[in-house]
Amino acid sequence: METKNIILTEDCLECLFKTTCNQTISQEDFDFLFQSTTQQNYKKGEVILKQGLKTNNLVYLLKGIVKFNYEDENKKNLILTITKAPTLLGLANILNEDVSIFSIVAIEESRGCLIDLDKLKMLALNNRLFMLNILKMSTGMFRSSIFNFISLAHKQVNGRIADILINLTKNVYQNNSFILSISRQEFAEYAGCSKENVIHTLRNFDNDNIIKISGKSIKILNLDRLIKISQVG
Amino acid sequence: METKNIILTEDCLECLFKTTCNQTISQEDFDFLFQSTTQQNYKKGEVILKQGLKTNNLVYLLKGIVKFNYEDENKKNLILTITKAPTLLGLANILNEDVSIFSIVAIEESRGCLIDLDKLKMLALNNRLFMLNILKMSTGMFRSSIFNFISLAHKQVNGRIADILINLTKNVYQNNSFILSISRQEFAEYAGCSKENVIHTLRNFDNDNIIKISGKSIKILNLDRLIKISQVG
DNA sequence: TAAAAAAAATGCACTTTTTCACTTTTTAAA
DNA sequence: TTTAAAAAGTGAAAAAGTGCATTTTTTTTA
Repeated sequence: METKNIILTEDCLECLFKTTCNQTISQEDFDFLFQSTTQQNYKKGEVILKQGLKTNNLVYLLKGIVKFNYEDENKKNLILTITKAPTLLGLANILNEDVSIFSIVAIEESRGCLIDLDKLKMLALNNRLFMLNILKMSTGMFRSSIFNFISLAHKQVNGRIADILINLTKNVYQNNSFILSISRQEFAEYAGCSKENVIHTLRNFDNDNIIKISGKSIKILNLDRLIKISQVG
Repeated sequence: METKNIILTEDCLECLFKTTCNQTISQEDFDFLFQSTTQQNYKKGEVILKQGLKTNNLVYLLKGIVKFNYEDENKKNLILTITKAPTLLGLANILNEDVSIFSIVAIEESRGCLIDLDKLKMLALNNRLFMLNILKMSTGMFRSSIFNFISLAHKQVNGRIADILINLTKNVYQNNSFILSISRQEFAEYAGCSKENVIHTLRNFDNDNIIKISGKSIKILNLDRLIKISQVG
């Protein structure tokens, strides 16, 4: 049986190094960062980063699917986005020293690599290209979140739900058929509407042969029409 | 009469240098950046950065108020946010080489300082603290935009309009009384609802003595109730 | 400064969405 | 494996929001 360390190294060479920091970080710098990282498994529902708490690390998600969850003054949950591995979580907190403004919660069995924020910052200060890379990821994340924002803020429920289905198919599950990792209630928290509205709208899409639903299992039958619904709003 | 250059220098020492890059950029570096900047006046309605075009500069807004405007596939305009000087515009484009995803348009007589993006990048690469500062601004902007996003995506029109009024009072005009720089139609594009709904809601707030409206002139009479309306959504 | 154009306001019919009370189905636990 | 609890689903009434026609007011410009 291999030791834990060897598994870690392989994973990291495969993921963080190759995909995220590629070519901007030397092996020794990477090893420096790597020494302080620990891997962590998360069960469905487990909190990875908690809203309101100061965090000392980024989490490089190796495996799994997570939701960004904001809990408002009235304890109402709102899902900001759903995203899958591999991805770097906690970028928004990287320099603003105050607390995290939302929680990140696993909605599928996940595994993440905790990266010490202080060491990462130290490294970034000494490695311009690496820092540039992080800056790029940060602004890139901002840019992509704007479209999500536009959908939710300026479309009706049909269009919002269509957008969510498109995002799940194209980016999260990357498959026309998938088993939904969230409840109808959570879907409603994502779409910004009531759960009944989600149920009715999904049912309508099913009746119109745009999707086929059976419990948590969803199959996209007609992506083009979904895109059209998204466009008319 | 003073020369234009002297005026420029004074402005910049006052604004960009002191407020944004403070302590992270040397006088000579600043002068290097400054040599390539030009100042520009914008009339109400003039476009500062255009959606869909590649931009070669950031704009440091010295004076005025601007809207971030997104035009969708159906030519419908959506206002993402409204912000006032002094502020740095175009951060979202700083590293992602592709085109700007929204326009920035003056809604009041404004003045901006065009900063060459290549020179700024060169400078950032040679000055870690300066780059850190820009990274900080970028993530800070992202963080603050999330609350706007939450309001629009997950509240009803009452709450959204309350949020917009609160933002205008606290951050944009920084006064309980102000002359609105946007039309009811634009207000609707910001709130994500119909212009009739804006008119009715503002009228209701007026009837309830929460605000006093008279054309474009708005006075906030009861900020606490507005905050309460924002909270219940 | 008068005429034309644009913006604001109004009321109403219509559509969308929420809320609620309830039933059915699925999941978890004793 | 039965029971309890949670989630999903239903339909209808109430509330919220839109779109349109029309009038009034404000702004622009000739």
